[in-house]
Amino acid sequence: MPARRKRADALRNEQTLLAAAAAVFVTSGVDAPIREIAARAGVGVGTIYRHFPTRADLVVAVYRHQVEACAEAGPKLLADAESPLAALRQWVDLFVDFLVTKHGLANALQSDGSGFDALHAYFLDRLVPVCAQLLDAAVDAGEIGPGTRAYELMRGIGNLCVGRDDDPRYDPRRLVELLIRGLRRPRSS
Amino acid sequence: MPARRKRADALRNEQTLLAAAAAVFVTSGVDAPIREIAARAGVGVGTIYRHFPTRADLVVAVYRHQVEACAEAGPKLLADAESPLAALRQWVDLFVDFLVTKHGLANALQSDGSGFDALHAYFLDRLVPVCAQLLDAAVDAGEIGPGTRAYELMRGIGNLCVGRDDDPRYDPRRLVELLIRGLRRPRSS
DNA sequence: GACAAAACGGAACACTGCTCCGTATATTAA
DNA sequence: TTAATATACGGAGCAGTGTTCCGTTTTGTC
Repeated sequence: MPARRKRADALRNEQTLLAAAAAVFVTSGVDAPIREIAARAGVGVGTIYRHFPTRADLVVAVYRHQVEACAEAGPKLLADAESPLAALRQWVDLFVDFLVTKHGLANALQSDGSGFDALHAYFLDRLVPVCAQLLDAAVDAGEIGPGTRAYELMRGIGNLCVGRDDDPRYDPRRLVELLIRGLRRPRSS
Repeated sequence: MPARRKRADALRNEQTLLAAAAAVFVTSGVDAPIREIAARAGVGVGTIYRHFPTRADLVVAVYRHQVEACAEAGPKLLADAESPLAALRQWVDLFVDFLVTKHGLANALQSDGSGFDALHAYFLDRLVPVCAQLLDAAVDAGEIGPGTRAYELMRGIGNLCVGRDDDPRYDPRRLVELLIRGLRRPRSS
């Protein structure tokens, strides 16, 4: 049982860091140098690593509430929408929104590199079950064919959102829409 | 008018470098350290930079002939296959083959910052017209709906192939297949 | 063989991520 | 209040990148 509670300056710094990281992420993307975030927060790099051992931990902390909102929207949409497929569409739209507005996040999500495993794991643990529920409902309703798994679909969507976001020739949403259409059960035999 | 022709050792080194780079790319991906390629070729890093000022130049040179093969296969498939859509499928399959076997190349295809612009441009110049031809033929044959552009489709496919290739839960081909299915013209109005 | 142009090699610089430990501070007990 | 101790902090320092620069070596020509 921990008798001592967390020190006040540690708590303060954690908040400062989250704010600084959020600010830097919108400016320079989630790949911004750690030193830049440290400077912005007015702390040493050691402090960042103590609070958030990996970069992914920091990213997760910054975006946790938004991921949570996305996860909670799933069942809600399923209850409210016209059909399971409609709910799935709307949910995917939310997910894409989230990915493209945080620039670089989609890249980080697919990165197989050294330190993003935690981010990967967190997203998946939290969102894959939600996506699976929507998918299953649509299958049960006969709107889409079986065989596609939530993990794969989500990673596919994430991948489609990767890349520079200022290219008018490439709109991730159009391709995601194509992917969803490809999910539909064939009309004729 | 350049009186002198290129020196013999320079030509020799260029070939050595291309071979070394090709070998290293399949081992460590296109992001392999320059020093590793230099060591493999038995030259200094300066020599690499002299022959290929940017990493993209090197990558382009190494994969040029494979891209060429893919480009040439387009019209051939269109002539031989049962239908334009079938040809498109087969061509996309070839394209995916190319992307996944050279792991990391898909990353290069979408990479924004580092300097893959040359590779990007080459890919696009060479392959987009081929893809467009197949796409148009399938539209004309009434097999798929209009509105999808070759550039966007190719980038989408490239993005879907991004990521670690040893994960049984994620098979790029399944998702690409979904994407192609999404292209199809709806059967019933 | 002598000479200049071309090419080479790799040390050196700049910029990353990340660790480590001496110093400073907050909390608690006396 | 003061002393003791756990906790947290800062940033120098290490390791691994890409890239440049220039003294040295090789090549081609006369």
